Amino acid sequence: MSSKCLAPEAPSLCNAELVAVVFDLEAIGEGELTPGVLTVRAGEALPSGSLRTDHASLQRGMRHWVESLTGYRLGHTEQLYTFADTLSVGDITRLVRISYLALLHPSVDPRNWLSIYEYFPWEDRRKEGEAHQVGSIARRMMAWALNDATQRTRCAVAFGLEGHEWNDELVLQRYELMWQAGLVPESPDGVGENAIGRAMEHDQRRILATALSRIRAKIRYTPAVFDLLPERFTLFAVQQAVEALAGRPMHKQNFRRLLLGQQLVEETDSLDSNGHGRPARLYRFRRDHVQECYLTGARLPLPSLI
Amino acid sequence: MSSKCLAPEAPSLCNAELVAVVFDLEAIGEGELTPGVLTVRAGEALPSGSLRTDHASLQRGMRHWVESLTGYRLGHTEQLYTFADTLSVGDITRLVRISYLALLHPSVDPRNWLSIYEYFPWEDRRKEGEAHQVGSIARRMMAWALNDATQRTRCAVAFGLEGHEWNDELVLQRYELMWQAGLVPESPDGVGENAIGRAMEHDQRRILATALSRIRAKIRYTPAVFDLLPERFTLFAVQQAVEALAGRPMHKQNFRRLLLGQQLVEETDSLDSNGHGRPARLYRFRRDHVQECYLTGARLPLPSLI
DNA sequence: CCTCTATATGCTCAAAATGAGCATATAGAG
DNA sequence: CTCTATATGCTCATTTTGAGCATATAGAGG
Repeated sequence: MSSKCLAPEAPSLCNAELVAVVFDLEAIGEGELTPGVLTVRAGEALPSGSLRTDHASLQRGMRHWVESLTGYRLGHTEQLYTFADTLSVGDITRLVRISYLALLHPSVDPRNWLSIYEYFPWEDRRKEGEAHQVGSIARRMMAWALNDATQRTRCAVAFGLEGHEWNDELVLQRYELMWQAGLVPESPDGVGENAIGRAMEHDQRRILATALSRIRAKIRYTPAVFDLLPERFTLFAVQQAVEALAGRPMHKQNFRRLLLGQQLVEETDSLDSNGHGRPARLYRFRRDHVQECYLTGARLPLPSLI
Repeated sequence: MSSKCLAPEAPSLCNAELVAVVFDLEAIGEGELTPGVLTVRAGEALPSGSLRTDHASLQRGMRHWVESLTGYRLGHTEQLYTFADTLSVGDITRLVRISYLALLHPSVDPRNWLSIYEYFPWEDRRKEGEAHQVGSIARRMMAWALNDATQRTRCAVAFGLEGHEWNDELVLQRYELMWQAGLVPESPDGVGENAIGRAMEHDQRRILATALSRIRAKIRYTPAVFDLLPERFTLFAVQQAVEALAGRPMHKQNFRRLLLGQQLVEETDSLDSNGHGRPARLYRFRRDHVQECYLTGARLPLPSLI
């Protein structure tokens, strides 16, 4: 009855690769923020490496590779997903990729960091006006799906067309639809010339999409944003961070009300005098108090926000 | 710069095991429902087996094992988590366990199915009165944590003590705290006599806890319950299913209002005349309509419900 | 037939949360 | 002193929750 008894064939061994998606926040120009991702090989890949016998755990192995490849030491991390490659004929071993998500406080060193919106330009909808090509992409997608009702619905849902709302968590779905439609460089029968967004090795852009989706979901019911902010920050900085991650603008007064209502932050006596208008008060994340309530895994903070 | 270049040691190979947590709903006595889990070896283990080269994907491999061990063919599945075992000295290969979650419509064949509350009796709080030992467990936990403030807070949060609310999604946290406290049979320095709940091989009870936690989260923003129900059902049956999974009672009229408001179900013309009082109308899940809106991964239905 | 009981279903109402916007406060620039 | 820019405080209509009362419709027992 044991599964071992039922497997007369020797179980095929495999090579486990650990992949890390590390996010932070980058300042780009006039108080503009964008989420940055830590890359290697000039943005072509995520930090990764094989699981070895001297790694005490999956997480440790992943940390080891990030540290030796980029020098960064990670804080809290979270497992994302495990992918298996498709096997070529004759392969003896197969590859399993186990991916992790980590957040880092802003770093002064911009080496190896790239905006995630370089990879997914269509995901940044903070400025409806310029609207990074979203309209054009949506049109190309609907044209592609013209003859298939199922695909057409999927595109409409994914890209917020035909009465559907734009859902910022559908990052992976959008990427995969575009992959199928041949709009990204990795597409199998893609039209390379019109491909959108920067490519990555293997299926790593899928991993990145999964990570973006996860962090967008996570900031809604978790105080995760604070892992990306400095020790002291203004409330508007929190808003800008959430906006940068979610890729959409939000209502300032309501954001403030919600944030203060959650008891997540406490005032300091200092002000931020760098801005143009009235100086903003600096706040501090109540890490101890919040951990007590939520870090155990409980749901809650920042409910709808968006 | 490549990660491969930085790894002079040969990457250690590993054995990937696929583990399935399959849930359904079981009737036990007077209209009582409980979530059942599909097991092998008389409830001692979850269906599992090694990933092989003839498996087209992780998911396919997992399906293969479930089918050959239990005869069940799975529908929609979802990856849960990947665990690595701790390595003993001298081991050449290590084991990586990739776990999946699946839901099945009620089956007539009760073989191999066991109530998840056999493994986690303290998680069923539908009847506050009898309260499966919850009070006693909580007391033992707080006694154990007496000298460590951090542990005491964790226990209070996990078990809903000292002003904290009971959070039904903290299944894994509760299990791990009890493991540390020596209240479960798997505990390292456990007191076997007073151990609570049925044991499982390896760390499979942790996998089961992860699965229960996931499904409890999932039914809140996803129409997942309907994968556990027959084609036609009463609204109260939906409620009982959600209650069985969440392990807590809910308000009947509000549940109904919410469910109907979501446009998730449609009336049929039949009634259910099995009950004692006024016959209840039978409904049908609007699978097509709902898939269009949500199955792409979108959030929503059944918001707070509990 | 009527009555009782059990369940389904319909409806109300106060409290809380949300979405939008107006009003005021406080800095630097001119 | 005035203008502009941003921070911060407050209001109000709408929606969503949470709780419970009231009515409807079946079978059981007289």
